[in-house]
Amino acid sequence: MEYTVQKLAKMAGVSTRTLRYYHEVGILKPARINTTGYRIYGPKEVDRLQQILFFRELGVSLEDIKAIITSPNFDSVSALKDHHRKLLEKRKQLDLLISNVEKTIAASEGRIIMNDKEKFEGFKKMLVDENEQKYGKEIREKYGDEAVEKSNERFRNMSKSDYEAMTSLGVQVMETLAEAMKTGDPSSPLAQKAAELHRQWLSYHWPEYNKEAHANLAQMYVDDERFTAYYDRVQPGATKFLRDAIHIYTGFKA
Amino acid sequence: MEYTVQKLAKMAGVSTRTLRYYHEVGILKPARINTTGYRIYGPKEVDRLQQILFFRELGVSLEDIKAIITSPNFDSVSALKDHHRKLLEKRKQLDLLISNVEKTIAASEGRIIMNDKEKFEGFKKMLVDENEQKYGKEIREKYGDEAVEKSNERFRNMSKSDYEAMTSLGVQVMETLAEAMKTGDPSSPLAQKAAELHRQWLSYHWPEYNKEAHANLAQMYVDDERFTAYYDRVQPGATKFLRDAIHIYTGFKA
DNA sequence: CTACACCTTAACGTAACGTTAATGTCAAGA
DNA sequence: TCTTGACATTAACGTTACGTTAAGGTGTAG
Repeated sequence: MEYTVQKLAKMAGVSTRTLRYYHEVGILKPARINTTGYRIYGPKEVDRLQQILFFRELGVSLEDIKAIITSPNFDSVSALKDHHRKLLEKRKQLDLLISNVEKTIAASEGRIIMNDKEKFEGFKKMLVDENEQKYGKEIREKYGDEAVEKSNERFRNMSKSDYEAMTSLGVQVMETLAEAMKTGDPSSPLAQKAAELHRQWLSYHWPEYNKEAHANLAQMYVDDERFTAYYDRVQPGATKFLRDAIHIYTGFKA
Repeated sequence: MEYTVQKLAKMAGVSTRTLRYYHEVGILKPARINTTGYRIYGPKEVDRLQQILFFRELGVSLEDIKAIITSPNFDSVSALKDHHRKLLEKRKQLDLLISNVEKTIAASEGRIIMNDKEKFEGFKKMLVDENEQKYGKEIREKYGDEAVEKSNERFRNMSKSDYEAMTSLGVQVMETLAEAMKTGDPSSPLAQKAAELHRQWLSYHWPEYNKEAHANLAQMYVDDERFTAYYDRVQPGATKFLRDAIHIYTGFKA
């Protein structure tokens, strides 16, 4: 089979510009050029294009792809491993970025006050103390001393990355909740996602997850104005919306 | 205080070109320009530059930064949340990419044969069966029926993302091992990292981690030619190197 | 007076195409 | 045969956030 640019482009799901560009940089030359100057591609070129697109999917640069497929004995596995290392590096960077953005959002919302990296450890400890001071008594009454102790112990023993994962979840709960409220329906997929995220977040504080307790906690958020003030920052009524979503999610009502 | 381009650049850790560019696109104009055409920056510009760099650190584009800091009542928190969503999307893409690269590497090394996504579930089950068939007896003898059952059960119950995380670790063990062998020293940081990665990988197969068992397993790798063949694919002697690294890592000798 | 470090603008280069613009070609219907 | 419309071509600018020369003016210390 022979193909013109557009035929091949359509088949491969790329633009004709891409094919011309690949010709221009010499990574994929047409089998021949007809009398009127049209590019004509054959089966070999189809295969080659597929190879190119495969590596492109993996995020390899055209230059590297060229090296891979032109050199006959190029070690594609070690090239991929190199690429793999780069990707892991990139993800590390991205994770760092995400956690910084999250901290900034949290700080802007007044949930935390933070700047100095060295204060991180002290900050964690401070949060425990503050949490204990503010809500310790009520939580103690409702869930018993042991639960409070375990929660605090878990918090103190959390690694930095655990802590960041938790912060991340906290931000995501708020964001998803904000989105979900636009639907107005606590049973909507988005609202259920918010409930699910809240469950995940909770798992950092509770030794064991329990649907009924989750439902009760959601009700407590509504009853206690400090919690209400916190979640309603998303939008007035957000706390009740979250409670309803969690009640649907858990199948329990407090 | 007043600063020329280079002074400010050095202070902020950017290039002079960057400052000129920021002037050019109007995101940061100097306080004034002296008689000879030099850019002179004042304290207000210093602050503004810090703001710019802050957002830049977060990966926000200059265009968006301009919008953020020029509009007086721009909602920077919701801008950040938007950006956060984009970053999460990006990370998802990146994760997908990484797992695809890993699968490709695994396939190239002949460890798995795979192409069709729909065969994924069946493939997982197949691996359990194969594992059981090949090594079940030996493992049973050394670690008892219960351990084997638990391992298989865990494996079957693994979510797709768990499975991918495990595959990822497997690839990383091999890669780190290859790097570590260049040092020739099983106590080197890189070799110890390989041992640590191996421990993490193991945690997907063992119900509980145990240093002594880890050390024993490493010895078994050396004794059993099938395992040796697997790890020696990195380089001849890699299995022994890994064992030594693990023995140092665990503080046990088998 | 001479170095030498500093400043300026101008303009090309980067990666991988997208997007016009201006123009030539092919197949089919009137 | 003529026209129409879909297709082809090359050329060249636009994208992002600067890096990198190039060619030349300025400030100051010795």
